Amino acid sequence: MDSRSINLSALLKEKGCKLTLQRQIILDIIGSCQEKHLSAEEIHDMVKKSNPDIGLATVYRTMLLFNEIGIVHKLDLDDGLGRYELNRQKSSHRHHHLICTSCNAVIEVEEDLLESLEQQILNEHGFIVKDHRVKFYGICSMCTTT
Amino acid sequence: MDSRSINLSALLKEKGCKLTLQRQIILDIIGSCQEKHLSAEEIHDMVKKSNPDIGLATVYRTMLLFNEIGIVHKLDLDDGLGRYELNRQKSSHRHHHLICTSCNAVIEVEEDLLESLEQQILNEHGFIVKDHRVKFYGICSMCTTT
DNA sequence: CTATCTGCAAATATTTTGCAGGTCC
DNA sequence: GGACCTGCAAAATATTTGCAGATAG
Repeated sequence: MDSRSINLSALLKEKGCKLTLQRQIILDIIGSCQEKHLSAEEIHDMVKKSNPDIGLATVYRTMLLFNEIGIVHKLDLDDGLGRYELNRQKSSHRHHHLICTSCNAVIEVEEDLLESLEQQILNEHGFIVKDHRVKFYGICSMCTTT
Repeated sequence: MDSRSINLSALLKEKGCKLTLQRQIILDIIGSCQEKHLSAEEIHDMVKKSNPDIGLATVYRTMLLFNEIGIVHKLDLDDGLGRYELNRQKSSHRHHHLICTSCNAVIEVEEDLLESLEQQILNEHGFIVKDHRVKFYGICSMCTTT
């Protein structure tokens, strides 16, 4: 799931947006830090290492755009920051987040079982589910075994 | 599910906290606005109507405390504000949120089906789930029929 | 009495915006 | 060439904190 496998150029063109160096660099950074749930500031820190004159505002604007065109997902991990993760292409590769309330680890698990719930919501409420976010809070295996 | 059915005094004493007029007033307001997912500022606005000299900072501090002792749940409804809802006592009365991406309505649905997923997470990851948050995004019935 | 709480104002923290200059196509 | 984009700084927003006085128990 290399970030380069995403056709950034085409997606941007569709939106009337331009392919800029900054956008490519930011996408590469996010692609190389998967499973990391970076905040805008963290992305900016990483980007600055190779390209010191990319501004934080550009990172924010880029993440807004990437979220819109579906390249990333914005997450809320309850620490007061917006966090982002690459949107894995295949719908079969969605996942939930397990948040350990003891050590604050965030663990990803393959998605499962939501289809029947979504069907039920459609039947009972006429609500057509397009997407979802699921967070589980609890104690991770590291914290229970020590 | 009256807010007065919550034994605020006892819960506070347990934590070494005092039962103040402000805390009672704020709890009453939240109790009378269930299903509303109020933000701190909205709570403050309502509280001010009857008690103009309660400060916003007190509302923030109170919500932090109420969240800690389990009287409320903090929610993230993707509008950049912290929002709060009364924590219904019975675990059988938990619910998920349906967020309509067309009209921004937030609909509550009775909880269902998560137990087997949580059991599976325990089996496969050794992660003991204590709580969860589930949001579904989609189109509500009002928006599909018009 | 005294630890806790409150209101106010100031401080922080995060994200957004205006603008002048630069870049993509 | 012109629309779009960027960096910077300033603004806007949301939340937290310090402190002096007030209050619950």
